[in-house]
Amino acid sequence: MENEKDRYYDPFYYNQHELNHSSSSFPFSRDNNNNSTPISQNFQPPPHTTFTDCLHGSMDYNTLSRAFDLSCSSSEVISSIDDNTKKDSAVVGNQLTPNSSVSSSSNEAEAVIEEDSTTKSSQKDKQPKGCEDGDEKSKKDQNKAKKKEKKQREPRFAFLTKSEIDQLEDGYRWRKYGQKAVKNSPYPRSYYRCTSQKCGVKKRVERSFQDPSIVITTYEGQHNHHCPATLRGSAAASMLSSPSLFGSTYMGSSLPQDFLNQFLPSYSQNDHQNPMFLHHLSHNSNFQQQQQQQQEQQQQQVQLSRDYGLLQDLLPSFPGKQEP
DNA sequence: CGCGTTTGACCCGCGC
DNA sequence: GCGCGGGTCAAACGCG
Repeated sequence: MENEKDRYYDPFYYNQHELNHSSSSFPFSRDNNNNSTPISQNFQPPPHTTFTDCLHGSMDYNTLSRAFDLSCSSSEVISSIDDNTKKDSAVVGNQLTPNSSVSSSSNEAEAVIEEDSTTKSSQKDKQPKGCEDGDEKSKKDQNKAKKKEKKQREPRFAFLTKSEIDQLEDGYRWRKYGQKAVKNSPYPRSYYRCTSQKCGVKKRVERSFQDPSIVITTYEGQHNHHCPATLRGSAAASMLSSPSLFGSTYMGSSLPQDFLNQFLPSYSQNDHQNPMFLHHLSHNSNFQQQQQQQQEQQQQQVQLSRDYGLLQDLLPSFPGKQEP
């Protein structure tokens, strides 16, 4: 019972072909001509992501990279949509039939959703107040001012990650500033803010009540600084080793240069000479073989596609949600 | 002591 | 206007 609208809103409208390459982790190297080529082996998934099925949805990756200037999610992409996609174009790479079902219990996967930049949620997002002096009066004045000028929300991207760990290492440092109970969910939602000064990037972390093994991480804003992980071995290692967004997602496409530059701030053209990078390239000599086995298992286990309703269930506040 | 987390209070937008 | 739910604040607390 598929119609165009359903397709627009279906973030799990995958490219089956790309899925089949999905178990690769960070899949690119770069040649002298600055072309990205898959280097799908040799990366080890982070310890908390036991499965490496990366599914490809679609989105404007430039948009994604701009708004989401971090590389570093440590899990796997199922799919992605963005607001424009929803409105104007069907999810690309959509050769997959949406009728197939996914055995979500058998895989570890992650979806990327770009949320609407002007969701119906409150517009009162403030710059971190921590930087301000706690002057009560000025606070109220500011609130009033903000009331007048409706602040536009930054684009948001939600990552669905199958993980037992809530706080997935993404290379940046976050400070938790709130936690709220989520309606109709036994799992709370946590609010984090990038600890870097003047960086207003926020993220929310919650667990799907439908599938508690899925962690929903929503990023909002754009980092205005480099990923601290580039300066810290372990985190960067985790990032770079992550199958993350760089599994099958981009395997079949020509990944824009600036995408990696922006999305993986720690990854420069010379990164293949970076000691950390090299470390990961050479870290796991058996990984290719393991990966092949994994791939075979995955291809048996994973059947693609969920409908948008599932995503809505997982993300009750997802802005595209349309109440009947 | 600095930094991060916890948690209750508060603010705000929205629907009724 | 009121209630609800999402989001944020900030004091208290914990930890290294």
